[in-house]
Amino acid sequence: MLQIPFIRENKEATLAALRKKHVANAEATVEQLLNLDSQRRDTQKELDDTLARSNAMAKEIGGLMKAGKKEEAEAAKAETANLKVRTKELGDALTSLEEQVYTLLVTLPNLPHSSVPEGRTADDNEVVLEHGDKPQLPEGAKPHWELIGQFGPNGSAIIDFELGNKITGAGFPVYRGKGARIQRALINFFLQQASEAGYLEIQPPIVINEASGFGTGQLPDKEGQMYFATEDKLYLIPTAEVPITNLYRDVIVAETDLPIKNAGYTPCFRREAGSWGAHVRGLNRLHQFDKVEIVRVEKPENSYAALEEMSQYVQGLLQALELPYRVLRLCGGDMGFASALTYDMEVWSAGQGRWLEVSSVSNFETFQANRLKLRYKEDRAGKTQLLHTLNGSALALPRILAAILENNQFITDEGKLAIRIPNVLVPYCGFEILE
RNA sequence: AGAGAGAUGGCAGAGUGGUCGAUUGCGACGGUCUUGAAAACCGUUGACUGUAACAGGUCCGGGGGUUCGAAUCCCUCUCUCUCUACCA
Repeated sequence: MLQIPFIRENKEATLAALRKKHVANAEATVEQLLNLDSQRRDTQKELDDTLARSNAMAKEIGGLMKAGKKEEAEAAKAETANLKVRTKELGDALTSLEEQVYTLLVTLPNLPHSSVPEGRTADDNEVVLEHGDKPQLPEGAKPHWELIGQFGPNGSAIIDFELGNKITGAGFPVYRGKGARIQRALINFFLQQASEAGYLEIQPPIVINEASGFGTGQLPDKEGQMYFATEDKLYLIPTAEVPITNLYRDVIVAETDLPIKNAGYTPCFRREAGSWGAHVRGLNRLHQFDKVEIVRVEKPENSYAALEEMSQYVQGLLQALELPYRVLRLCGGDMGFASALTYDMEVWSAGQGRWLEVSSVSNFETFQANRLKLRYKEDRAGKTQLLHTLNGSALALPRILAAILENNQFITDEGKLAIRIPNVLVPYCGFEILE
């Protein structure tokens, strides 16, 4: 959530930034917002003055009662009637204005960083770098959904969509045998790397309440993308970002505790309403998937250095997994609602001949912190101020798995299709070849 | 799930209608003393809003109500604890 005082003092810059994000009616919204805010402040002032008079009267009456001057006290009481009426009116008006301001304010996305490229769609994203050579696949190479069906016991599937279909529904695959073990290996590898890089491992709840959904920006607005348990009014998390970042909701962090670096593995649940279609076969898009997430809380002056460090960290994981990847700097139109700057990491999926997004690393600056009331006090006497929050996938499993399966397929001496497991995973999963 | 108790500042813990934004203790910070430290003593120590700075306003789990006045009384919701039941 943007801060009204900032908009008030930087109106033109705000408008320019909103245009970069292709916000419709930015001018009208900001104009209306500032107008309402001005009314809000006037009303607040008048209400405060009225309350001040009421408080003074109450004290006076208290004094009179104590002194036994009953007549005078009763007279004073009569005078407070007007103040009460006025207080009610002003209070109602204030509530209404606050609601209107809030309703508009939550529609505004975060302002993009100056380095964010102009552009409207994914085609306008800037390719920052490309790393690694795309593998030359043998004759008859397959996409992962054709590979997963043959490496289980007795030719069964290591990732079984039919079975998931039976017990839950589309987009909830069952991982079996070596499929499950590769998953576990990836999770362990990612968590181990995160620990070694100084991230504190967290196991958060995977259902969250409404306040948490609001804190990181999923609510209001995106409730349609989350699974919701109506009986208890709890949401299944779409990413570990939500519970982990919300650990710091309503917190004033001691300066000595900064920066905060957390990492957590969780399953993630996404309804993906309306986003099924081409390119979503196999593991490309699921309703439930596993992900290790890294979350950081940083002082404002350090947050962009932290973002670069996170980008480097994620790239290190991809290099360790021997996957060709590229890094994109998302353009204004393709960025998420809450982000000021986002890098997407995409791996090359040799079986499909396309790039797959496996990580998104973002700096939210104060956008989430403002909602979360996540602050710190600069030295002892200083004023409390909002911190910056950042997060990134490190990494999302299904597409990583898809790329590993596709990129490492080869023909054995016996003429059979097999898949080589990346060396770094072998200690974790206990086998080198899927065949 | 049933019965009961409770939710107050970083923590502990007072406060049951009026100078209470809140006694006190601990912790933390500053000072005196000391070569230094400890101890002792003195002082400081919530957040939000607002102002040029004062002033003013709001906040005692959330919401609503009674009252001239609510941490205190009433309603409601949420959560926590204890006992009982159940359970991985």
